[in-house]
Amino acid sequence: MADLKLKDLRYLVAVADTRHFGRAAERTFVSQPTLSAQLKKLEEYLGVQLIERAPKRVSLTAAGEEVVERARRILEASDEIVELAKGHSDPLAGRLKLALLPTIGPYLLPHVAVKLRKQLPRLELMLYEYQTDVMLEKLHSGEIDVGILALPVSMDGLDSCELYKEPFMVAMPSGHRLEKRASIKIEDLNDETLLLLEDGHCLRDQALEICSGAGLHEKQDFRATSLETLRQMVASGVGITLLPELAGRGAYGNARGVVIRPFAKPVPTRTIGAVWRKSTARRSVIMALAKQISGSAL
Amino acid sequence: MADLKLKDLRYLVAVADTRHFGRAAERTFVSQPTLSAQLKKLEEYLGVQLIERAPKRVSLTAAGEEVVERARRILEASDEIVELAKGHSDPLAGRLKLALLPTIGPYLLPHVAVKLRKQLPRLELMLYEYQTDVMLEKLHSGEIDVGILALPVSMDGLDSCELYKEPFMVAMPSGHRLEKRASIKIEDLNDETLLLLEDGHCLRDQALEICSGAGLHEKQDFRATSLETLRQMVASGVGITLLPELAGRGAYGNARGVVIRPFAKPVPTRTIGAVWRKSTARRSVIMALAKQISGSAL
DNA sequence: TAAACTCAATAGAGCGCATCTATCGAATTG
DNA sequence: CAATTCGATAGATGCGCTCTATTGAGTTTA
Repeated sequence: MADLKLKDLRYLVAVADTRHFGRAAERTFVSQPTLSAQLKKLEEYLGVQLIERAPKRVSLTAAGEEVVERARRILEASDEIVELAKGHSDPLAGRLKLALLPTIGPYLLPHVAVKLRKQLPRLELMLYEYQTDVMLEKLHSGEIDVGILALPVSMDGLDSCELYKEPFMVAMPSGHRLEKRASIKIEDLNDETLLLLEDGHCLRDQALEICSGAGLHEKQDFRATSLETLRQMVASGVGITLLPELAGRGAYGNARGVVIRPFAKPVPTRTIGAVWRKSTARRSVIMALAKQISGSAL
Repeated sequence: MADLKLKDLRYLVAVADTRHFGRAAERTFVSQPTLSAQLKKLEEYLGVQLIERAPKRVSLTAAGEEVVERARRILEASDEIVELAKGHSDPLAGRLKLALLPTIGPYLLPHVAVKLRKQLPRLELMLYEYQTDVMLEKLHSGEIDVGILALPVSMDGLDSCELYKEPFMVAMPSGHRLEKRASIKIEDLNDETLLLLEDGHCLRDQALEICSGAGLHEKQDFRATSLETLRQMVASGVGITLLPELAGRGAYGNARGVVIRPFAKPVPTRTIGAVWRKSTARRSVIMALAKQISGSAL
């Protein structure tokens, strides 16, 4: 035996409203025989007569009234679904959960916020900060939709694209011996004290990689928890550090007590990219977002 | 393009619950390809991706979550409809609106109540009292389901059946000249003063009809509003009246000051019957009710 | 590294059933 | 009595849901 059909409920409600099979059929865009037959089947399926068919007088039985009441609720909710889907059908709209590295977020966002709001006005970004491994985990689990971090990353089921290449710069206390240099070679850093972030930050690994071979020594018993504390430590003369270019700009870079200098060629850089699940349903908005960021970052 | 189908919503909810196409298909008693194809069509119809299909990992998009939420409500209500219909599907159960003539109701019901409760235990009777013309109107409009009154009646769209024939009896003050008679002929009532109900009561017309030809005169400026006031008037010696047999029995008939006597043959009677809309959905319970009444009344 | 396994998507066939047009039949109206 | 209204019935048609069989991508095991 067939089961309940939304269409049949529509027919029933139409009859309840019009008290007339012909007009109900018209309202539901089917022929009158179709509507009659379907309603008969509905009654048969439910095992109850819903409509009293008298000549020149159509009315509902008690059972019919109660069924119609539910049917209205159902049809309302089903229309809601369609409406709701319409709202979601703009691929460039809706809420997107975006995570950034702590060494990127505060410095990248001010650069792209205005352009993003203009180019993707219906996009509502939910922002998070995670270190690489946590971010990849949350990406995979669906907790976030996009991650922005340093490439390369390798994780099954994830796709990525490059956004921009970010040069590293040297941050030193003002008055430092290298302050006069326009650009700095790795070798110039020989014997300097290097300040770094705590474990887990990829920036720490990147800096160590760059400095490997040069004769730097990392400051013992110190691991900064953020670029900001790192900058303050540099300003206080404890040592030097490497900063990604975006973090060395603007208010951060012009802070008193710290001097920022570029590297001489070959400039060490890191590659920043966007990562998302291969299976994501938001590929189009993610690509649009990536395009805006790569066009605005540097 | 097709429209929303309940079955598809079932598929979607099953996937939301199991996060697995195969098990969802099992739960909804279709093959996995069927479920896959239908869900794809649902997404196509709504214009939104609802499910994220990753290898070894099925999850819902934000749109999917919202749709599922509504879908659950819809399916719940649709199950409610089926349940509700099941409750209504016992043709001998439910609420039946029954109207009786004022000259029948108080006297008939005590006779049949016990038997009715026993034979039709799931029947809930809503009782009303109306005079014939009002009753027919309310029957026609659907305000009541069955009427019990004196036949014949003629109204379009109504059906009727005979329940029982009710003899009339003579009610006279105790000490009346006819009190000694075991039975009474119409002609015996010559010169008596006849007390009757007010206009609108069919009993009034029936009594007048019976007495036409005999030399009775109706008490001027008096029209009783109920059989009860009529009986009290008889007891106070103002005149005599005709009572239907049921009203002459029991507590009513044995009341002090009133003597009830049967007619001699040919005994005048009225025919009591049940009336209902031809189009009623409750024919079976009405017939059952009629059967019980006609078996218990006299 | 190949083989077995998992799981959703695709292909193609079958047919149930919703839908149509045409017509009937009952009831009402002029 | 003819005309009209209105729901039910009859029979034909075709869409689309459903199935089985298979593919193919990805994962796990030997």
